[in-house]
Amino acid sequence: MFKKLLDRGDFIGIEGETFRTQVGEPSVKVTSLTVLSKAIRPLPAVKVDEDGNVHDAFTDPELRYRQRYVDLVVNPDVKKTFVARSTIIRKIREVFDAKGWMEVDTPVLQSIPGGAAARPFITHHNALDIPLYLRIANELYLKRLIVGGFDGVYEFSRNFRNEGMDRTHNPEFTVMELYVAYQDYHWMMETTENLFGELAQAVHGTTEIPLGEHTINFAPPYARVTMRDAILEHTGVDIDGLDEAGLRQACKAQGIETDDSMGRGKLIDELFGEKCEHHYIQPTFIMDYPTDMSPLTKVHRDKPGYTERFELMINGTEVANAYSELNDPLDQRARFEEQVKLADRGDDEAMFIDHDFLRALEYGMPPTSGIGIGIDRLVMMMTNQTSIQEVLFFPQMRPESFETSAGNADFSSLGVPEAWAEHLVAAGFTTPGDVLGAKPTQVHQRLNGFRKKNKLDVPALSLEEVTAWYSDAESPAS
RNA sequence: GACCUGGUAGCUCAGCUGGUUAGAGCAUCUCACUUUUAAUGAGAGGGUCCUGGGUUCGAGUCCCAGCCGGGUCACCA
Repeated sequence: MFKKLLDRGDFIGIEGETFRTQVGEPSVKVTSLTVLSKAIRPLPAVKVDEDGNVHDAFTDPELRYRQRYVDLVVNPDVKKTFVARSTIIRKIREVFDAKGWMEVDTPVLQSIPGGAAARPFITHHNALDIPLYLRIANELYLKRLIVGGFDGVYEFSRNFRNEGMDRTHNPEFTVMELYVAYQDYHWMMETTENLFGELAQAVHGTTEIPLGEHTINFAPPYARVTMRDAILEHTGVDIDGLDEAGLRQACKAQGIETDDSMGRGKLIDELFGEKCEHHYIQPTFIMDYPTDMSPLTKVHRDKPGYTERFELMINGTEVANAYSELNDPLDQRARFEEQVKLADRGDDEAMFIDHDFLRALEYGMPPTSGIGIGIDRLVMMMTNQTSIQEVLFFPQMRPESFETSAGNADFSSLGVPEAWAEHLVAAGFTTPGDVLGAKPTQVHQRLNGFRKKNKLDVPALSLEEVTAWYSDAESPAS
């Protein structure tokens, strides 16, 4: 009897005594039942049998991402992924707060999009009448706070980059940046591997985590490989002692396309990106990047031409990027000027000069190590996902187009009785066109079914009545 | 941006070399049954075959263009 009035997706409230049925199923002897809310759209009917096989799964990626609410209701594993994401973020805060580092907020709207090399989203501030950029990174602001005397600051930063989208890139994404004074990148490597070990434990209770066909071992310590050794191992090219022309030659020999705007650093980066990166499945620190690829990084203490920088590679993807921060204002100014030269040469990713940031450094910044961790990618690694869309609730999609819905009055043009007009939208007919687009029998059945379920106090419709709407529609339309 | 691939019922999918009225399972509705662990039986309803052109006696199927996904690449240190 209730079954006739209730649908999948309805919310109900019940009162009654709990008991067990003869077969032992916990049950409630219901004495009163209230419909709390009514579903007027059917949920996909996903079923799981006793062997764990899923039948009629809701799997179309487009529908899943556009209607994540349905995905979450119907696919329990999806929910688990997002719970894991939350666990990871909470655990990072826990670990950092325990060390006395402070969570901070810095501007999302910036007049100079600094701290990384990427194409920004541009917007405009009316009152100041200036262009503003959505941040591509928050690095330079956190360093200003180190100048200001905080010894450890971190921020979960939503960054925006106006570039391509693919399995590992979404236009907005989250990076956790941490800066700690009086430390260097060796210390940061230890801090990172220890953190990741703890995160794996927090999510899975173990440090061995499946990822596609591999098992990733997050237990510290991680391998440390210099960029020179990585390239030497996978291409046989020794970048030490090769000048720009030599590197260009080496790239060509490896089948890598180059152009004249590429400087030495860019060429080395191409060699690594094309030939080496994908080999690093287990967590590996790639260390010591060439100076001209790393304009914000301190020069290496005993390797000229290199910087104290590392990236953490997992499953062939960059997950974190860290430095001994460049705190020499004169060197920093010179590096920015190099970037300007690259820009003049045609490199559209070269950094802008941030004069205020230079001024801050001139007041004195202690030696500091900083790291940026790609939270979305980290969550992918820890939840066995290969697409960033699976770890973002609402990944960016091209917008859907909806037909604009009509007011109730519009239905009267069809000759729909006034008492019925208000119910048509609720029954799923948003425009007169929706009604006319359906067959009279279909409309008749759906509306009367809707009336019965919701116990509407309006007269039932006859098929003749509904059919008449169609002929009425023809005369005013012509 | 380039190439590959897909879009058929609420969901998951068939649909051959172009051929009558486009099918199945689940979901929905009706009736029967009173049997819990996806799936009791019988019956019914439900389709802009993504959109628009074209070829053809005839298009879900072939061609062109477009829209929206997915994949690969480019781009993204």
